[in-house]
Amino acid sequence: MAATIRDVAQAAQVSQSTVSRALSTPELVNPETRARVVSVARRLGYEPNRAARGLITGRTGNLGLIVPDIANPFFSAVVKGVQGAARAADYSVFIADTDEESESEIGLLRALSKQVDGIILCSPRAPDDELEAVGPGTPVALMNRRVGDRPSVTVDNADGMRQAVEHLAALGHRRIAYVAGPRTSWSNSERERGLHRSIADTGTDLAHLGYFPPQFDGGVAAADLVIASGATAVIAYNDVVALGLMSRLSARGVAVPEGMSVVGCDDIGMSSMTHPALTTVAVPKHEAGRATVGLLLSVLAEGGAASALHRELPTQLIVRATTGVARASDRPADGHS
Amino acid sequence: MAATIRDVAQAAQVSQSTVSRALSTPELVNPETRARVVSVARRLGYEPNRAARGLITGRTGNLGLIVPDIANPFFSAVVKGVQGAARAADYSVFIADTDEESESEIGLLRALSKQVDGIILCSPRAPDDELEAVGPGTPVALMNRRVGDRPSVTVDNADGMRQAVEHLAALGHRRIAYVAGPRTSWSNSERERGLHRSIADTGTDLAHLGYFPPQFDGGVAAADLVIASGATAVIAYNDVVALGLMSRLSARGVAVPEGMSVVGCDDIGMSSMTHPALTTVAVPKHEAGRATVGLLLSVLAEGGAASALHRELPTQLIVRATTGVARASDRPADGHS
DNA sequence: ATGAAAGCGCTAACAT
DNA sequence: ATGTTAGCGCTTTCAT
Repeated sequence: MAATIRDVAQAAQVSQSTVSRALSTPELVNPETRARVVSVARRLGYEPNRAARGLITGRTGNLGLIVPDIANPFFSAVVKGVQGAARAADYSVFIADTDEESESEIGLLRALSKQVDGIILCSPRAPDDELEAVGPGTPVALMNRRVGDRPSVTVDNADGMRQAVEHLAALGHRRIAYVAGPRTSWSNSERERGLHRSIADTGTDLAHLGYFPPQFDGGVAAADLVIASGATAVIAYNDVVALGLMSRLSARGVAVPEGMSVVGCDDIGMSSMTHPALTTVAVPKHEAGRATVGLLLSVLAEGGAASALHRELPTQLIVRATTGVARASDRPADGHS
Repeated sequence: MAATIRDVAQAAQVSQSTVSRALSTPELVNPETRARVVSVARRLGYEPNRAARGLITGRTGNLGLIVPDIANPFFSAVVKGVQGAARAADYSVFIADTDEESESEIGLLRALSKQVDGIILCSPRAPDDELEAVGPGTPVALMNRRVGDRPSVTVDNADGMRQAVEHLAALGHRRIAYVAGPRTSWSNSERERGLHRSIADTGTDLAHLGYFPPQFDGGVAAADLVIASGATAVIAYNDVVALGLMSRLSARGVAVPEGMSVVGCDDIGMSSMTHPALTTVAVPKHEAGRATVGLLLSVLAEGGAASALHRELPTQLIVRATTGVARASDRPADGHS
């Protein structure tokens, strides 16, 4: 068995209370005693049992994180951000993957709630009312979704779409297609909202192609509709869909960006590694993870009375090689490699 | 506050022990009493406090998982497997990311050890002796590395290389380059071992190009050496490096597979989405994660006296579009699209 | 500045 | 079949 506080107390010839104090509230204990206790503790390899501590303090030092799919590069980047920020604040994180099943979300939430101080629910798919119904037991912070006035961190999806549309309009595109993601996705609704507004503002035309699974195959399936739509540029719900799109476009003999400009969303790592590299609306994934941890911790600290319960992070269009001026025939020959 | 076992006991007019039994060992309690207790428990939304339970049973119901980089698609796939298997066995999982710093590994291990029943250390970078020195406090299972007789799950990297080399040899390649990963990577050593043997067996020639960071940029940096090596085919430490390789190859005007065949390792999701799709030695990532959980749980169950302490999973070459017959000039014209 | 004692929520003997 | 008691490892009054 590992050393307990009693072992340390005996070896250091003091009471358990003194050991506890020496380690948690050093200023309350005589420097000499403290030094002795600390040295004994380290000699014995003593590490306080956080579960036992949590039992009495009511704080576990753990955070829960629920994501739809850890293997999705978008979420794994978020997880990384959450993990880092949590560790910096001396919290451990429990992770749970719902496998994209919205029904698991609430169940996992309840299961986790007892062993953590707070929970981050990332891009939840469950309907608003279920999310709101979750009891007040454990503080919950939402990321990538806004429901009622639950604390949440989101990104400015609408503005990202604005940047994308203005970029395309500036390149001379007059008709832009959008390959939508899941209907139940909050991000998707936000993107559509921004899209409609920017389309109106720029006087361009939108071809909304319907809802596709947010996977590579979704993009493959959408590509033919994109071509048929008469659009010269397309914005995809996310980068993976954009990749699928480009795959099928290439199979159909449509060159990118000469025959079609393509814009993705999220800026997952792979986007810059493809050929041609993908123009995309970058979402600050690490930052969002970190910010959500920060928000959650502030809620914990203030006992729920936090000042800023919502935070919205900016998105940023990254122009790479998949967007070019409209209509290949109008373009001057490209002089450099 | 959430309901405790006492609240349930009072409301159901029984003792705490009965509540505890009704929930954990139902067969020891009168069916009627049990029914009453269960119904009260659910009415009150009672969920047992696992930390308190763990304090007395010595089992926390938690597993720890330490990985070098969650955002790396290889590891996030492993995490997914671990997560799924753990949940199926009613375990929760703590996750910790070392950010590729080998020094953090031991520290995290110790920090986690108190709150979990067992720990999975994935692709640890720390030297053998440090890994062996870790105390007997908490069972540790290694994945993707073998150290002494610590329980471990590995994949047959050497055989994967054999498959790759034989494939390339069959395509007529006589000189094959290898872009190595980190020197401290166990997988890399295993791959080199398999490589040397297969190279000898097939009578081909190896150009070992040195050690590169296992990132996209590592591949980019290696590409020029590959070209200069006179090899007609190259095997990369992993898929991401292979992608970097292809990027630079293309910039240098070398077509894949016509001018150079490329083989990656791991089969991360992106490999099948690129153009051309990458030939790669697939590693069963989910399966490996699941197997490690299984191994760890069996160690826990048998109190350390598990029978099979090592498990090696097969690798599988997946031939896609980046490998072709040697020398473009020798090839017959390709008749179909 | 330190110790003694109580108790967090739960389970496991030990009664009955 | 159920209740009583003790105690897991720790922190926190309350004394001293």
